[in-house]
Amino acid sequence: MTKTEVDHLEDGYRWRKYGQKAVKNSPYPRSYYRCTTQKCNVKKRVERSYQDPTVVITTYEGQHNHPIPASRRTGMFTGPAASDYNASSISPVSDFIINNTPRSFPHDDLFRAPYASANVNPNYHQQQNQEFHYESEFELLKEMFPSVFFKQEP
DNA sequence: CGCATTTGACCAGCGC
DNA sequence: GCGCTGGTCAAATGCG
Repeated sequence: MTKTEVDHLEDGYRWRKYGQKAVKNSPYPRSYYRCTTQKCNVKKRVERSYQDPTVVITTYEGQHNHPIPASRRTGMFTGPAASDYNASSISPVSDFIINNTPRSFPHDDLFRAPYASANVNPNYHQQQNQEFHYESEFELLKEMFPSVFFKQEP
């Protein structure tokens, strides 16, 4: 879950939109993107929260098996930031997200905001919900910024 | 000209 | 079988 007003948020990868559908729960359409990098067919789904238009829900499917294409935006994770942090540190990621997100982006919203605020699916139990949220957030970050969590040997 | 986006059509799964 | 819903295709269009 990301609090942003822009539909196309820059996460370092290049995406090609291949579809858009209106979903029943939300008045906003849902967009379907694929990673344009050959080799990697990661898909993502971007959907806006049904009552809070400043929140978009991004769902990743698959994982990138290639580094972030550095051509599009320079200076994102260049330099020592990518490989000098160990896997337990989330500071470069959170710093990046906070510094690159328009408007206010409270830390709590990203890492502790319960999915219950978007309770489209009441079937989730609360405890399961929180665990799922935390792990999926971590997985999401790992997929978004693999160079932060994995040292990539040449 | 090359690439990305748009957008309706098409398809598969599911419930009735 | 039919209609609804979510996901994908692909031709047309747009844009740098």
